[in-house]
Amino acid sequence: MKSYSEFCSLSRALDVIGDRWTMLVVRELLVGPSRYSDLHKALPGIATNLLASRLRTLEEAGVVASTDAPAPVSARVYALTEWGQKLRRPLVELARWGVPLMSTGAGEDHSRGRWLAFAIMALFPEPGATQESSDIPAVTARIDAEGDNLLLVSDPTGVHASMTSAGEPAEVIVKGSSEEIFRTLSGDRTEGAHAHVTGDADALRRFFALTSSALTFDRLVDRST
Amino acid sequence: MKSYSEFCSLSRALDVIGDRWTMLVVRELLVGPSRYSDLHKALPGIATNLLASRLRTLEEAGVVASTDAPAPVSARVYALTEWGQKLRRPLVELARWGVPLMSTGAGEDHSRGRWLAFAIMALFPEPGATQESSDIPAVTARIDAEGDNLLLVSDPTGVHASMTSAGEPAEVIVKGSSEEIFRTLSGDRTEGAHAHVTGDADALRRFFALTSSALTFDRLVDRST
DNA sequence: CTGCATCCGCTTCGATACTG
DNA sequence: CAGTATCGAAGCGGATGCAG
Repeated sequence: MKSYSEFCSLSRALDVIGDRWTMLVVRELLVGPSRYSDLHKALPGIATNLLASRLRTLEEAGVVASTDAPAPVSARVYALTEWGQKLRRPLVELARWGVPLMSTGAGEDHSRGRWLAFAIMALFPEPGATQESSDIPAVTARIDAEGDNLLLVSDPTGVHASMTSAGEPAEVIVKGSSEEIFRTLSGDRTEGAHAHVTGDADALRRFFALTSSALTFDRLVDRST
Repeated sequence: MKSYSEFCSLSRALDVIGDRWTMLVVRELLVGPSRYSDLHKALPGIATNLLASRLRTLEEAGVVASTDAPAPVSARVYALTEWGQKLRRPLVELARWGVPLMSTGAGEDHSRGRWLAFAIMALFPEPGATQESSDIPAVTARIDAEGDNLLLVSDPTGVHASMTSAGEPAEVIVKGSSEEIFRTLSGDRTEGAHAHVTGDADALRRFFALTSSALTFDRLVDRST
């Protein structure tokens, strides 16, 4: 992208990550280091030359670093640098702003279970963001969506989600499509199919107290206001 | 821009504001409502048809609203909607991430005094972000740069900056180029010209305590780390 | 003068094909 | 698996025109 050539930190940030696809590449790497082919599968519609170009540019800028994995696997692994990791906050804030746009449902859009990890960061405060003694209940939940498995862990300081393995034990198991799970997590009480949620009574009580709290964060505002 | 067509709130946010120039248009409107020609002057290099197109798209999306000003002035005024105002946090976080990119100085880049308002939001915590009894001193400063006048107001809960008029009284007066003022505000102690700062001894002490605190927020990290 | 629309050369994107 | 090469389509940048 052509530089904006402005002495402004927002412009200069956009000079680095403002290109089409670039922030979504960073989103994928925020979930964890990935190989080229993993990134390509996780970004439906990106042209392969564009992905290569974006990774090269991000690496030159110091946002991404790639390493050749040891002998047996023989693959190049891309990961965020320390500076790149700091993009978590801005991107999560952008995602939080975009939460009202999710209310129209998935429609014909692509869907990935791993994207729910990002949705969870947007729906709830992140660990450390809240002071002690907030009303966030402590609970663990495994989320199974579109073939991906996520582990959600909450405590009074916030909520965290990360990729996990299929059999990971948790107090609550949540299964369904991304759309159903998002509707459940966001505490949506309107019509529409919800995820299938299992667990013992006390764990379920804490889990649904958590989902109800998503609405209290002034995020699901009507865009028309 | 072509939609990413992903069921992800970050993708959907970028479908709305991810186009080239769009976030910079929002940046200008975050400083305050503007007319078309003001926006065009504040965004050096934007093609006039692109600005018109971006404003139209933002209005259709519900981010911007335009109103015809009353009879005498006869001008269309563009302003952010309530939803659009909520972009302040994400864009300031992006600008904060980009602060290390400012250390190379202005060079040949365009410079505007009003952009310093955004830089100040990025350099310091915003009002309400910090708990009481932080070490932020209370001080008011008028910043005169590139023909723009800003009023900086700090108290223990954070720092705020907004456009103001040329003669606005303040405890401290800061004059210089954007680059010099940014260097002064960010507490940069390396070589380079600084802004010209005037005020009484106690006000100056509090002002420089403020600028020193900018360094403590883990923002001016070396990108190579 | 403000607020755009139109035209045109150039760059970037998207899709497919191909290679080490 | 991890990209590069190619080419038509779309978008951008700059200049200009023009209506209210």
